[in-house]
Amino acid sequence: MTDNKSPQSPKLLLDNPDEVNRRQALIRASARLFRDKGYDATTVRDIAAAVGMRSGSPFYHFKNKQEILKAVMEEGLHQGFERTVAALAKATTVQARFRALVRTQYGILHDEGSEFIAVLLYDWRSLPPEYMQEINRVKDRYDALWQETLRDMLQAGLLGAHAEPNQATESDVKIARLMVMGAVNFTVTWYKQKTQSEQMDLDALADSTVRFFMRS
Amino acid sequence: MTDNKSPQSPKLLLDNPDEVNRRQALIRASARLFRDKGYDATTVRDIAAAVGMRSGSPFYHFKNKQEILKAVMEEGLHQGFERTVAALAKATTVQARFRALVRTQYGILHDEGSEFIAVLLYDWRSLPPEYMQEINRVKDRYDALWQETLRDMLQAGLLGAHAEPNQATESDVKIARLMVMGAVNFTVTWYKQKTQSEQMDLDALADSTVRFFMRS
DNA sequence: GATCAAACCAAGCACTTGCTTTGTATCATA
DNA sequence: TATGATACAAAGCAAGTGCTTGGTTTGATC
Repeated sequence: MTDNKSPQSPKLLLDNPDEVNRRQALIRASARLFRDKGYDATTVRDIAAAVGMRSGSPFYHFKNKQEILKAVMEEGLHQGFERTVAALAKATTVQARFRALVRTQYGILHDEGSEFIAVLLYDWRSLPPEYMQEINRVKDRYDALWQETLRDMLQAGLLGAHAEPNQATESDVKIARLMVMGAVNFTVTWYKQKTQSEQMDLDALADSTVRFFMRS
Repeated sequence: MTDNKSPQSPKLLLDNPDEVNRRQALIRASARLFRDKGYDATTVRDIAAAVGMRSGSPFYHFKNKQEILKAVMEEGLHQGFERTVAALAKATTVQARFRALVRTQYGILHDEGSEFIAVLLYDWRSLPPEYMQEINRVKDRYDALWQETLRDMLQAGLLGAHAEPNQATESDVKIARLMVMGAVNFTVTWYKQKTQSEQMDLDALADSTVRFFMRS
């Protein structure tokens, strides 16, 4: 007996009852565990137990543990990309698009059940190089979304300390993107949301961030 | 035979020959290994081999592996604190002090043989809460160094998009600190220095960063 | 020259890890 | 009713993990 848990009935209790796809359940549970404890500190037994499986069963859905990590990251990048595109579509002015980028990214990082990107930021060292290439290909498209808006911001003299318009080189845009995304992404290390008022707090954080970076 | 390495001569080859203190050698080697592979992915055997020991010997200097991690972080915070204080002492104007903060932090993060703070940023989840408290106490003093200068910057209207002087609340200062330090610290995830021209590149990076955040 | 502490080695223990293999219940389809 | 695919459980293996224990070397001290 390796798993010290009595054989259970085939009825499974899931957070989301209509989540018939067990593979997706494994990805979601893994994302939360990876975010809380880290990839290496999370065992396959932890993952299996989180969705009511035994320790060997996840390997039916994934060929190894690293593919779970890769799947978590891909899921996060795809979700993040679509959420960002959707948010940008609703924004008309450059300022609104910048605010949409920041607010959406905070949601992606800190929303309940959206721990995928945080895992990407924390545990990218655990991903083997072959997988890293695939991830980077998707990540580049993601970064391009920011790059466009930030270029417009810089050229309009709306971002940071750079006041005079039309002087931003492509290198300036890249630095600006790395700085802003760095500041935003780094919140995963210190921002903790209180139980209920989540939406409010992320809104306030986004406001503070925009107010710091953007000229009005 | 657990360690598959033939018994060697007592002569030890160290990077730094005058490093008689073997405990310090363990901390330095661990810092590099932790930074490259992560705390969990680094075995005690890796650490021991890096300084020419066998797998059990590090436990003469540290009671367990987590205390090595804690020692690495403490070493980094103390070194970082003193380097920052020294750099601030040489700067007269507020602008110079801001540049000193940024440039020194880049050195602390990316200099050869200075991987301690990067470990702190990467692997803080692996540190047990009791140890975390001690670390945070030192980290607070570290943050206070930034807080002071950034407050002066905000009040003078020199930082970010906030142009009008004398309107910065303490909450504004805190947000500003978290944003700037976030942007700077996040470089550990993407900045890779090329072999020789290290000093130049970090200088250039610091210049770009200061230019982005500070009004001239 | 005996004593003693510091610093390590040699060997291994107890346990955990990712992963494999075999069997089986369920269900759709022929 | 037979059959194949799906989605697991059960059990365990081989490799590795942090850590311990008892002994050994070395250099300083009396």
